[in-house]
Amino acid sequence: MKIQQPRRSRIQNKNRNVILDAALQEFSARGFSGTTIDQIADAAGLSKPNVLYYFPSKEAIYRGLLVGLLDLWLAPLRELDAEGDPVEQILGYVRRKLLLSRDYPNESRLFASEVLHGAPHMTEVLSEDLHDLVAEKVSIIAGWTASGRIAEVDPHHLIFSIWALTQHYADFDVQVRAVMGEGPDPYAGAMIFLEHLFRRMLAP
Amino acid sequence: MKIQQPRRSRIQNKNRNVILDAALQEFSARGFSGTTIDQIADAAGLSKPNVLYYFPSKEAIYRGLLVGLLDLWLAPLRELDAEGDPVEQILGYVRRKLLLSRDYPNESRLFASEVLHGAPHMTEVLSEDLHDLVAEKVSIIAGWTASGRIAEVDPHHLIFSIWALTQHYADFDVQVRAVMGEGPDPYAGAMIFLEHLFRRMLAP
DNA sequence: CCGAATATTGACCATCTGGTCAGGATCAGG
DNA sequence: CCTGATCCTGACCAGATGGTCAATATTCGG
Repeated sequence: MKIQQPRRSRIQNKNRNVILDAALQEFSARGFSGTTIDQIADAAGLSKPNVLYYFPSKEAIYRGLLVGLLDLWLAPLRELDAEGDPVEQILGYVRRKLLLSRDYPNESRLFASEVLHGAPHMTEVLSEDLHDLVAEKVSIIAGWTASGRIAEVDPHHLIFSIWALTQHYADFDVQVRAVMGEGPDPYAGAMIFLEHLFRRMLAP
Repeated sequence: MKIQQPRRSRIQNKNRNVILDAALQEFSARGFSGTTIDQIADAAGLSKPNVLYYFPSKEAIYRGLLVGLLDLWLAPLRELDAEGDPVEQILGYVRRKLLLSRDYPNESRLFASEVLHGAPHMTEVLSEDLHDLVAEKVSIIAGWTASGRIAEVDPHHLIFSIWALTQHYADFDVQVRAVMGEGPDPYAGAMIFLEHLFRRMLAP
């Protein structure tokens, strides 16, 4: 059964995307409640009623953003391959996730803000899609620890550590910059640090 | 030179604290913009005008919270002692920070939310107090790596990793619970995991 | 126990904000 | 080039929200 997809004209597609881009910028900077439809409209170069012509409500824009970005967000974990070399697979995941934080910091902050406030718009997604995906990858990692190919670590906490360590640089960007002062891009140093960390931690 | 401290009656002290407690609960759950003075007043068991009798504005409550909690938040890092055993000192810091996340999750989320949205109310605190404190501890750790007492890791990223790994469990609590399902307290497993991680990473 | 200082409140106000609507502009197909 | 569908807008509305104020209640020192 196919879900009814509304036909969209060229102009509709363009403007919907313009709005979503603007909304991402505003929501990620100020949060859901801190953002007004007027701000989104301004950032998108449209009038407020026009924005509401494309989306029925502010909440609809927000939800549209979240679901539209979910695949992007989960893709790096999906690629984790049971057949590959364990350490390289995990390091590859770390690398992909760190690059995602570097290249999509607004998306990172959007999800962070949502989860931080209890994920009121994604509870089902978290406990279904994310839960299942993680469960699948956890069993792969558990296989690796059981066979002694990597050190004995709790797979759940291993995954949490990858999320925490990589997203930190995007989510708490201002803090990182305030502490390190004006200097080179933190991501280069971060990658070196994380490679050292995970190689050491995972060595059998 | 002493800053003029207003004399506070017993009742003032009590109600100011009641308000700050209620505000912490509300702000940490819904963010600054998502929280109304009425919600704070209700949670505090006071009327809205009465809340505004003790604090001149919603923003004043928020700032009062942040500055009041700053010491609590930085205390674990302050205790890091150049004279102690390096690995034990760092592990001690990790432990204290993890317990702080477990016992003060609302405080953690309050700071996380503030930093996430660009720290509009704490920029100077970040780039002065926090920057200086971290700089001091970074030089201690740099001494340890230079003398070969711990592995060569970038001290800044080491501190970031401690922040990220410990605060993750408080800040993204719903996600952690959604992924792990109903089970035992995640903090026990987290402490075991983090001890393994940091011992391995830091071994000379 | 009294009067002054301190607390508390209901009523109120100005502004902001999400959302609506009727009508006008623009576009696409015939 | 005509017509219907799509797109866009100014004006508007209702409710929420931060904050004020005059008046009342309570507390506290003497």
